[in-house]
Amino acid sequence: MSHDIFAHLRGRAIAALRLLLPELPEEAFLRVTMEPPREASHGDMSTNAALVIGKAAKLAPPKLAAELAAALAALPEVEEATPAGPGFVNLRLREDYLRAQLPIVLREAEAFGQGAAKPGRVNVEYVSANPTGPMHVGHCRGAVVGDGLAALLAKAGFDVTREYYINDAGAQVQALGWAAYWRYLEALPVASHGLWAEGATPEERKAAVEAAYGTTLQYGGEYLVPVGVALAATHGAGLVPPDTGRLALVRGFTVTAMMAEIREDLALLGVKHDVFVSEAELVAEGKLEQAEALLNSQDLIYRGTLPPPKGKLPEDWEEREQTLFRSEKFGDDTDRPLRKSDGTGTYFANDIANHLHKIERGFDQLVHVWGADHGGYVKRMQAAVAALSNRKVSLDVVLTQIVHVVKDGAPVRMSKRAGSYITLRDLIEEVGRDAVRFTMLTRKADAQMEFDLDLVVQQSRDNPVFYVQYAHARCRSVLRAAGDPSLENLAEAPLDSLTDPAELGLIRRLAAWPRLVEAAAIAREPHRVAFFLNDLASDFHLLWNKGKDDNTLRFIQADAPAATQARLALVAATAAVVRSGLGVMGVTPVEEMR
RNA sequence: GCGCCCGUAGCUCAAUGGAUAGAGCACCAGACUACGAAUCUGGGGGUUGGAGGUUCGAGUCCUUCCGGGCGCGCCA
Repeated sequence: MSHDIFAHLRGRAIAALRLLLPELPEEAFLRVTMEPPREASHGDMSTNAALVIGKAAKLAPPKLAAELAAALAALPEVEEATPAGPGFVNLRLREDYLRAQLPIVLREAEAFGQGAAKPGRVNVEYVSANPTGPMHVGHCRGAVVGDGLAALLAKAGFDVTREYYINDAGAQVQALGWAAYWRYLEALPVASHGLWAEGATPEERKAAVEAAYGTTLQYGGEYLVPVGVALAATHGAGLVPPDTGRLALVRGFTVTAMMAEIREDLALLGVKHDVFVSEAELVAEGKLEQAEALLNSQDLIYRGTLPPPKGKLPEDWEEREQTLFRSEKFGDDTDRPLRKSDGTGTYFANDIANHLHKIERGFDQLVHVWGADHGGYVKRMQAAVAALSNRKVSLDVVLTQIVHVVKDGAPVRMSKRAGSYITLRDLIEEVGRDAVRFTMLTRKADAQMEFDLDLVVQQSRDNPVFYVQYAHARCRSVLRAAGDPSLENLAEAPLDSLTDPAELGLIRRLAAWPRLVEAAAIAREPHRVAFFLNDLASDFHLLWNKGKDDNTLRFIQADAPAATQARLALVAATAAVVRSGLGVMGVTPVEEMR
């Protein structure tokens, strides 16, 4: 694991407090933090220790802060420790200690920031788009956030499994099957089914299928045409007329084809999953009944009726008896139906089966990335996971808000009906995978975001993708000019010459990376990585520009080889941390800008 | 009607319960015979939607009101 200077000095502070207050119980130290102060003039880091344990220790915080400061000032890492404000202790680190972080970064390179292995296993489920068509922009954000979050958790030291739940059961897939069957019929010679006359219009053909089989065709997507053609090529007219078995075959074939497309889309986006779990397979295996039995054994299931929604009643409301799960006992607002009034399972029930499947495979923490329209679904699922795992397994849900795509200052409509549906492929083609991924991570997931197609390809300060890539390219440019020294050699370089505030500031930023990984992972906020990289790039560009004003700050000094080595070490470490961060985001660092 | 999410500078957005709420854009004023100025420096801009509360300390937690988004049995 990487050295985290904040965690390290927090440990030092707690050790000092134990000496000062030997009778204090361990729990008293839990709330002690060591973090960078907002105000840079307060020093490199600051601890609230005297404030949070003053009460337990029966000591006035300012007095305790003074004692702690005296103890910390004696540490080899610390230049100065001063009590401040209501009871903070501010630390200024010794420059030697800061500079000593560079060899650590250089030896670990892209692995720098890796957290210590954490106990337990985490399952991150994301995308889980219905296999009813190609991925669109809405799915894309969830995919990128989920993939970034999974990478972030792994970086922080968690054992992560990335999972995709294929919603291949239920009414939508039924409808998909019919639509594919329609396209199949169209791919056959008319004589093989005789549903319409030769030369019938698309509308007439669609109406003929609906009339002949008493169905409503919801999916009319052009993307199903090749599926129909493939079915016709394989089976000829052998699937006419439709029956239960033939439709199941068509459905299976279509879902497989759609999943192949989705996998291609995911590959284009660079989004990876370790496991694909099929809802239909879970149902077929009887996982639903198993989950139901488990809940029933705890008396969490009953037959009953739900109260009607408050306010205006739906037109067709009538009271029906259903199989209900007592989710209210686990903090939900009401109990929830497991089975519809006709006895078939609800989506919720299938999803309970899905979660039982996860729990059985030994995961301790479940994380989901869902669209914001599933917000109302979170509590009941958490209730179900608590019930199934005897409250041992946690479920966190990260909700991603809508993405508004903007081009030339005007919103781009994404409605399927309007026909101007933006697929993920369109988007990647337009701006590139890296820009898509980076941009999708520059906002908190639960904030709506605007995706400006013009901005993300713009080469300027306003575009964080470019700005960060440019910093890396500049690093590489310097290192190339210096003959690409090895990281091993640079890690041995004497660093005493790094004394400029901009140089030390950059080192401080690099050293903060492990702490950022840890904090962002716990908060499930991968966007923090993007903000960190933007700040890091800013620190580097600043230093670069200082070298323009002051020649002695340029990285390569022809007459000072030792200073040059030190600066190259700094530049190489910067490049390594940028790569480490971009690695979490799944963005490729570039060697040069074009 | 009920539930969930959100409300921070003119705009887009940050801020594990920490000290004087920060960046970028826009606006104004500056810096290159380049290790790529596609960058950088400085400046003005705020009652964190309103009001209470908890806390040594609140943009952050609780209550309530206002405003926006999403959802609300037999869709997934």
